[in-house]
Amino acid sequence: MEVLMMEMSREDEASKQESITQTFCLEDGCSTPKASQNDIGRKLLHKTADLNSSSSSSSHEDLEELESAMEENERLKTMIKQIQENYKSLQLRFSETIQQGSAIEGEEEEETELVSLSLGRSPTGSKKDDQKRTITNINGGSLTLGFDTSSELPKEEDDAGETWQPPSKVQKTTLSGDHEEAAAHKIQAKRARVSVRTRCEALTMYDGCQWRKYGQKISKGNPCPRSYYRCTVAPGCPVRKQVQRSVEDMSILITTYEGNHNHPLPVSATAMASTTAAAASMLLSGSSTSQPGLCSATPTATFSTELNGLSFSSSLHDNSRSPLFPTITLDLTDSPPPSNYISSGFLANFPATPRFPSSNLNFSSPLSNVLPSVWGNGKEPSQDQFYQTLTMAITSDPSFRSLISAAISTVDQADQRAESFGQNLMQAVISQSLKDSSSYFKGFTSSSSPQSSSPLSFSVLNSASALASDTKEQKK
DNA sequence: CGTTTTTGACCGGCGC
DNA sequence: GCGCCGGTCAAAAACG
Repeated sequence: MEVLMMEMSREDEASKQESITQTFCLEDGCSTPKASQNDIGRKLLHKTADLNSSSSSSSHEDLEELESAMEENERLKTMIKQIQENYKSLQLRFSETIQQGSAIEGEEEEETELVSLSLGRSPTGSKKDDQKRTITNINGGSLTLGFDTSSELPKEEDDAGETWQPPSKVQKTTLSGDHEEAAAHKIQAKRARVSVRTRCEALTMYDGCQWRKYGQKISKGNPCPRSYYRCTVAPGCPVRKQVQRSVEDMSILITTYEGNHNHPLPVSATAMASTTAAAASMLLSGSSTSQPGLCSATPTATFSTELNGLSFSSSLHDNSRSPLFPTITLDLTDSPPPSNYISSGFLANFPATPRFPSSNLNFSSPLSNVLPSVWGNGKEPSQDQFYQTLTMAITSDPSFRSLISAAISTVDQADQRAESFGQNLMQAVISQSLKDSSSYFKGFTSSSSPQSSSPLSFSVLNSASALASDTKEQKK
């Protein structure tokens, strides 16, 4: 050991940097901790051989360098240890998520853990918890699907106001006493909205769910009509979505999800549902920790970085799209919103309200830089291609995962659930992608196939549906 | 013929 | 109280 340390002290700065770089690679998950440790060991042994072949005279300088090198080595070992622990805990959490679907240890704990990827909560009882487990089992132990498996069918609605109700009914519900705040939180939970901005030429973005259109409206400030859909996977599912093109960029489709699924979702719907559920969970956790009325004081937090040509930025601001319900926006377009994004166009019709915060997660990317060989035809990549890119970036580039996690935790360091969202978001995408990474690329290159059975059907079918939708649209 | 979409009417909240 | 607006309903039309 001493010899090794002595050799380390003789290493030039570049070599040190290299060692450190290798160690940091652990954090990114580039290799297993053990493997990297072996790498470092091999390197040191190699250097030792060099040392033995050269005549060296020990001096005080050497001793000082030796001491500093030992300190550095200790630091590195500590870091390795920490990274190993983090790696293990993350792995554990991931497997728990897969196997259990949900961890129910009370309302607050559930929200914090985010294991169930469930948006809503089951405030009152084990009965609903049981139901949640049942639904999870139906899913074969996979991720709990949808926003909230604890939601009940409308038949079972009671006056507790736990299930989704139209805004009018919600607001008519009389609340009193200490239950008021809790009930308000429940309502918020049910009514949280997740808005997804994507580039999509089709009428709607494919998300794996079955939807039935029940209305269309021209909203003020946007010439493009807003379409209203409700989930038809199961009768009585309260989930709605609104689809509208962005007024500032007609190629951008804004899909807003609202409510909680009360049924298992098809596999192809898990990616979007899990992602939106995770996003909404983060939003709800944020709103639940903030006193209504104080949200306006929440400072805008932003984070942005770039990796492998894929720029990532996230921000939290105190504007809300809806005057009544909290909304989180996932921006999956390939162009960042304009600098005056908040005060113009997209959000201008929804003046800032102190009641709920609105969050914006922006996955912006100059896609041509990411995979130029794939869409090097000069065409604008479609939104489904971007999903694939985002998925691939997250799954294939561990440092990007760390980046997202760090970015999201930066958004609200005071609230660890924000970090949970980051992990949740990653897990949702990763779990979907890891099922068959090979088919990912298969689907990527043959996305025009209308009947794909790839496990990564979220990405693959996305293209297929867009194509089908386009065809249908052209017919009319 | 069952399902889905379209579209005008209706309803409730909110601001003035 | 009135009008505006977002959201929903439901009958008719369209579709497969």
